[in-house]
Amino acid sequence: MDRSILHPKEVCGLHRGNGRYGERERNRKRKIQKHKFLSSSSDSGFDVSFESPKHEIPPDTLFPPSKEVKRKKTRNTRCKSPTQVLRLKRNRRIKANDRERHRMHTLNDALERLRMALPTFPEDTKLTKIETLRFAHNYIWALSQTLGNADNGEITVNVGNVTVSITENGNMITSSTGSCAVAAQKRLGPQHTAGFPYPPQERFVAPEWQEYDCYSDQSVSPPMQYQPCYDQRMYQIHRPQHQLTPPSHHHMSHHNNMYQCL
DNA sequence: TAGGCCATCTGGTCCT
DNA sequence: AGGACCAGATGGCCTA
Repeated sequence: MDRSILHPKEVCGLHRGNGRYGERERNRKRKIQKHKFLSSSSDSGFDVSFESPKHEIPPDTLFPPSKEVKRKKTRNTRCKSPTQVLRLKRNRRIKANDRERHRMHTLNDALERLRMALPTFPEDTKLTKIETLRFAHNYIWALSQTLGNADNGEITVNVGNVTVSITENGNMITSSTGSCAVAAQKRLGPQHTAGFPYPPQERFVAPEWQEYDCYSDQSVSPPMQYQPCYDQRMYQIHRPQHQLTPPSHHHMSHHNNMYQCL
């Protein structure tokens, strides 16, 4: 079976078939076939049409070498038939796809663990990838700020409705809505009340409040100022500019599903 | 129906 | 030669 024309979900056994799929998929396959004919690649084993002897064009005709005309052959490679070359390319592509899929799953697993470590509102929908990363960054920043100002061995961090207290006697997470602690405990298991996987970080000066568009200007991002993510659920770290330590109680302007972080 | 989010494929680049 | 990583493209699903 030619994998190249399989839908990704089919390849992975994840395809949830429905009525609409058939027609769109047929169109997609037609597109792919067309694309294969028009494009070439160095590594893909799927550009069969272009590579057939009928269409073969000497590479130097299209892309004449700019610097080195003749390259020394450093390796004695065995001659391969076109069929063997195609098979080799296809196998490499399949392997590369598998690796990439596995890599993305690994990344997603890591992201999921991060998501679980963050305090969230149980009634909320799952944080998206970008939200998770942004929120984690803000959360870590908040922790680092708070740790720098810890008095009496007690640390309190407010993240929206959620208040996290770290004391010598243990950690506690509470919520003004009352259900968050339960949810956090469910997620993290009975031995935890809150997860703090990150070591205290070096303290740095809090930047002034500024708006940050997490999509349009990512170049501004690190070295890690807090980054409000402008989504329907918005996480903000809100503080007076002269005050570097978080206030001891919430600044709650809680409207339109917006969180204020500290 | 448009837009957001996501999984996957793909080709390029760098490294071992 | 092959693996890791990355970014762009593509198409499916879901929701407002």
